[in-house]
Amino acid sequence: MNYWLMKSEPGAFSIEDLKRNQREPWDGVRNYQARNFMRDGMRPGDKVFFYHSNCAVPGIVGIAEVVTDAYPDPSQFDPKSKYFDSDSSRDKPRWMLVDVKFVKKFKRTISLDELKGHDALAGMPLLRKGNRLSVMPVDAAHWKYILGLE
DNA sequence: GCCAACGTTGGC
DNA sequence: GCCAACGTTGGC
Repeated sequence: MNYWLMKSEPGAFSIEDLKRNQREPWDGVRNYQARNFMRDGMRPGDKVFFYHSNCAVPGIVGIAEVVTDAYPDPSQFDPKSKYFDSDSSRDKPRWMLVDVKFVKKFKRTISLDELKGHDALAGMPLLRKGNRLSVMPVDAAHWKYILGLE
């Protein structure tokens, strides 16, 4: 089993939204590296840190679980969607997604600022300067360590 | 709102 | 294939 971190802007889709819906297709990823992680790396049962970005206190707010293998993101075929991609086709879909389900919301946000303060977490892709990936792997050791911070 | 960092596009 | 221009992400 692998561990991951996925970013979402809480104004668009928050951990509360996932808690309410229980399950959600993680649509709208339009970055090849992030897509490859979902397509090639993720398997049902993998665990995911849910990260809030672009907000007052960016950080990890809870846990989700991957519940499907990757499949084509339907929004790329929908001309009305802001994620529509006219260069993609149903024969050769360009963008993939997985469904995730709610596992838990942390009692508090483990903020980006706090994560930066732990030497044990140095080297996390999340903490690399200028990192903009919205889907990235998390080491098992880092996963465990962060769980201990809650 | 600013801006650094990064990815993508397109002219050549 | 290079690289400048442009658009986006996301912390601050």
